[in-house]
Amino acid sequence: MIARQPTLKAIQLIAEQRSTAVVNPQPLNNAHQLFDKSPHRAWALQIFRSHFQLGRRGTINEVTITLSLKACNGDPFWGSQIHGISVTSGLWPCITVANSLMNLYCKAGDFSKSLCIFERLADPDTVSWNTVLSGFRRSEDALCFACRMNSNGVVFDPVTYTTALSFCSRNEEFHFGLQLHSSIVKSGLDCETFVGNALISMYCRWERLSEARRMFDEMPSKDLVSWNAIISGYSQGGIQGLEAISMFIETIRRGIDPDHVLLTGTVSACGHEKNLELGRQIHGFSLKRGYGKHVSVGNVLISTYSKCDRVEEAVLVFRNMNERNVVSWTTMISINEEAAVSLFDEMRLDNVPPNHVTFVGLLHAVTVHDLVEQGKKIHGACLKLGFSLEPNVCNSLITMYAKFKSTDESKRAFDELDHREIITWNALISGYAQNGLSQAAIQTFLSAVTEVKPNQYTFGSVLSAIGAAEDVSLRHGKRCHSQIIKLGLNTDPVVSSALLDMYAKRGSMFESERVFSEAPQRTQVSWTSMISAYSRHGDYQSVMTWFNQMLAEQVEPDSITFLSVLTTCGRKGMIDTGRKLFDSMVQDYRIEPSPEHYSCMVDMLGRAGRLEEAEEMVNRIPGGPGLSVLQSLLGSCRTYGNVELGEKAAEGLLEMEQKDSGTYVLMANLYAEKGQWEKASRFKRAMREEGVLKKIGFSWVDVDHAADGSLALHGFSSGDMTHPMAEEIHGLAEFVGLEMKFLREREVEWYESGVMLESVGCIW
DNA sequence: CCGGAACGCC
Repeated sequence: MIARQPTLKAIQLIAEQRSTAVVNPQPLNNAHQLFDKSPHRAWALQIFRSHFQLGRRGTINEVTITLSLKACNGDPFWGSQIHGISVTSGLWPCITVANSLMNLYCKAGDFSKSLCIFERLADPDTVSWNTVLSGFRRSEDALCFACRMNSNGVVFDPVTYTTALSFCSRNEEFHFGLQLHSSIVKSGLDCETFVGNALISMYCRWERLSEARRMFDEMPSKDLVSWNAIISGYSQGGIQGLEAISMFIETIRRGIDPDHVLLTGTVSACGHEKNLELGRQIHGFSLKRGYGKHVSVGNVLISTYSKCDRVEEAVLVFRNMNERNVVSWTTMISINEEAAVSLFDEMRLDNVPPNHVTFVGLLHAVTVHDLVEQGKKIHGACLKLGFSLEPNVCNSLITMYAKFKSTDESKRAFDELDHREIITWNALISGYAQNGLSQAAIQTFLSAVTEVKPNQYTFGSVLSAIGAAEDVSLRHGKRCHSQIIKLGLNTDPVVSSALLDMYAKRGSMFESERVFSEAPQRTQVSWTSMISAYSRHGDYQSVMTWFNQMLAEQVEPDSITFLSVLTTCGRKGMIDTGRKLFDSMVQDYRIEPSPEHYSCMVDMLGRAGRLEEAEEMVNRIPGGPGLSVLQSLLGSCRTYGNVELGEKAAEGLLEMEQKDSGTYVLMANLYAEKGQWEKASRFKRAMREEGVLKKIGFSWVDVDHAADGSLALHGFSSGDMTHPMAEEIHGLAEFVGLEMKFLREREVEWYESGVMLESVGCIW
């Protein structure tokens, strides 16, 4: 029996042997070997079963058992049956049988049984140790076991090394990994292709690609796996996609026959590079080589087409696949937010069980589309299927509930986890920050840093919370700043722009400018942060100076940059400049004006009394004007006494869902000023009848009582003198106002008034 | 025993 793949003839031969009363187990073992690694493995098991049903117990030996266990391929049902047979036939203490049993239970996910068998072995060989080593789930446990092997005097073989290395690469066990590398070199095993491949893969996972490349270049004998390892290493980060592609071209040049893994890695690199043309070519190449219908090649083609904004083509690939696995469905769910929920239903009809990644994609989709009810249902399904404690799923749940403004639910999901990585903390901190719960965000941040090392995302969120909160001491911001420098995160463009934004929002323009000038790169975002800060402060001069400098440095402004500049123009009455910039934004920069831009323009034109132009601008708004636009227009009509246009605006406002008392008040005043008393009183009456209450504006201040560390919330509204310290507060406010005026008069820079405000906070 | 595909935090 030399045939590598079972042919019909071979199978007939086996059948003949099955019918003869054989004493020697050799033919049976040969049959097993024939099916080993073939897609028809289950046949081997069938043969074994029927053999057994014929009651030929005596005709098996340890090889038969070992081969049959292999044929089980991790099936726990048949595995345990054969386990029983190995015990009754007295073959189980044989080391190869025991090793195969351990291997089977590892594959079946029943590691404790493997361990149990191992501990009962009198004399385990290296294979036994290696088998157990490979079965651990947590890297820490595996590496601990490797230490035990070492102290028991087990000599590491190539399998031990490759297994241990794979644990190091999964969990960034740098110390252990490097130690293994050096002892591999000492024992001369670095020439083994398998070991070299594992080393390459480890360095790739650690994103130490130059080290991986050095290993690859120095390898005495490379195989296809070596090429695959280095190519997928380059494609994974998404940064070195071009290198991956050029390595792929090299394999073709050398006449290496690519397999599905090589194609998967290369197509994925095309996706990261958004290189649609090359992706298409390799798609064609895969079809020619017969990998067109391979599931993992198909999966990566779906994601590549989607990354290149060709969702239709992605769908086409998906619909043409012969076999769709959980990754295929999950990819479709992740790239197709609108259809995510229906795809999920379809997936279940296709009998593909979802995994935790599926839920991450689904939760993300419902989060983006604000599907609160669907989100809760999916959360329920997560709980039922036991994915809710999966860290990534939990992160998505936290983010989802934060988006739904249920930060309590976010916190509950967070509390469920007992081991939290920085990402989980980040999700909660950012959830609080986005819901305006700055205090909670900062408190969570302070707890986080006692347990894990913060990263750039952590600071991005906490700095935005500090920037947005008026009731949080800037001390927190400065402490973050020093931590950022200590951790070396100040070179991160996102962190540095969050920092300057935080200082800018809190009025410390001096600090902002310093962060800006020290930033590693000046991005669109950092320029825009500076400009919008100056805009908030009404510093027209600085807005225009910075804006012009931004343009001079060839940094393209975005819609937010324009919004800040236009707002400033409006406030300062620079109507012509504003109009010119608005037109330039649309024509030169191809930025579609948002409702905010229109609102800003209507406001600008209205304030200047150019009401016809304002009206014309209102009519340009796609989908009609929103609340704020009409309110602003109505306000201008009231100022300039334009009843006709005012009525139009009021009409639009009264048709809206949310009734605002401002509309009634403005219209009543407008009519009153024109002497149209009847109409005026009609509006006032309507306001009372429709129960629209005039909302009172409150300012809230959290006062930090330094002595006992407690916080108390104080509220203020216009004309209200009920606060026990009202006199003192008004006195101080007046004092602060005078001091500000004084400082302004002396042309002191804005940043110093920021410092001054902080010192007032201390006196308080 | 080594290589591949989908996802989470600014």
